[in-house]
Amino acid sequence: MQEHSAKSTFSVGDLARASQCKIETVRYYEKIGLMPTPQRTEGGHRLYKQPELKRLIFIRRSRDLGFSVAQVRDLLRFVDEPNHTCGEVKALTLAQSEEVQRKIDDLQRLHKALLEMANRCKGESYSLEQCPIIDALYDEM
Amino acid sequence: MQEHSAKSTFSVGDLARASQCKIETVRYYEKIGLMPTPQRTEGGHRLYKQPELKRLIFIRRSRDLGFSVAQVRDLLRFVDEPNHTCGEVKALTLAQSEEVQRKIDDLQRLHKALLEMANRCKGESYSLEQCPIIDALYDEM
DNA sequence: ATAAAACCTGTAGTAACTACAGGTTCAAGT
DNA sequence: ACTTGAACCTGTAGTTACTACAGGTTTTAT
Repeated sequence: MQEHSAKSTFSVGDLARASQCKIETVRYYEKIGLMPTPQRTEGGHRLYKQPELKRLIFIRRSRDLGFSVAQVRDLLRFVDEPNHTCGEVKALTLAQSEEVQRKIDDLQRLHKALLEMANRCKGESYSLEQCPIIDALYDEM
Repeated sequence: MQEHSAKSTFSVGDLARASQCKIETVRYYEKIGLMPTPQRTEGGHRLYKQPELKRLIFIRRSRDLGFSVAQVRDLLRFVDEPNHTCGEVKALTLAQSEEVQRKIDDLQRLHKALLEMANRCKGESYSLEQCPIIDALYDEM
């Protein structure tokens, strides 16, 4: 065990812990080419350094922000290749935020519909023959 | 071709058109037991009547409202079995609406984060070395 | 030295469809 | 009646983004 100094190499488990994802997911990212093929120990265990750790955290954060794996791949291309502008990244981010706004709008309509349906239900005791939710979904066509 | 009278039997294609889903999806719903195994023509084509059409539309509407297939199965149990109360259906609907609200909240936070990141980007001309979005995701750890 | 934790590969499973290949049947027009 | 093209059939495989094993090896701590 290394003392109080920051570690300079990391196992796949370290990466998983630091990025809040499963070990299998790290390997999966390697398989689909988001993560590089790492060094190995003599026994064959994966061995990472700081840059790979940062890369994995970047991937996870982007995924959490709703970017698809394909979009993360695009973002990583910006990171990996030179000659990209900040404007390109901004465009991707804005497009993403518009899509999120569309999802929000859809869900708000849905939420309204669900509440309206629920409010038409008067109580526990009604039998299903008079259930307005079932009627709304099933009969009004 | 039947005249102006409403049709009394429907092909799988008719059902797909009426419910806005693909033919394959209808067959898929049959396979997983949401739709009943229908009658067949002599040649083996699926032949449906009004109740199956209504059932399929019910399924699609429920799915569009964000119910999972498992939840739709629950709802259909209410339809298929007697002795359920309207209150049970209402509870399922309210639970669903709460989940939708949680999704909305998450997406709104996400949307805010994306816009804030995009706004920090000053323009097209900056090189990636100063891109605040990449920095935010990649470097601040 | 040993035991347990962590790791390895490879495959299969998840949700909810969708797409295809390679064939058969139906309906409309002539 | 015949032909042709649309619609249908079955069955399998692909999609997205992981997750969960099984069955074995390596590392680490005591």
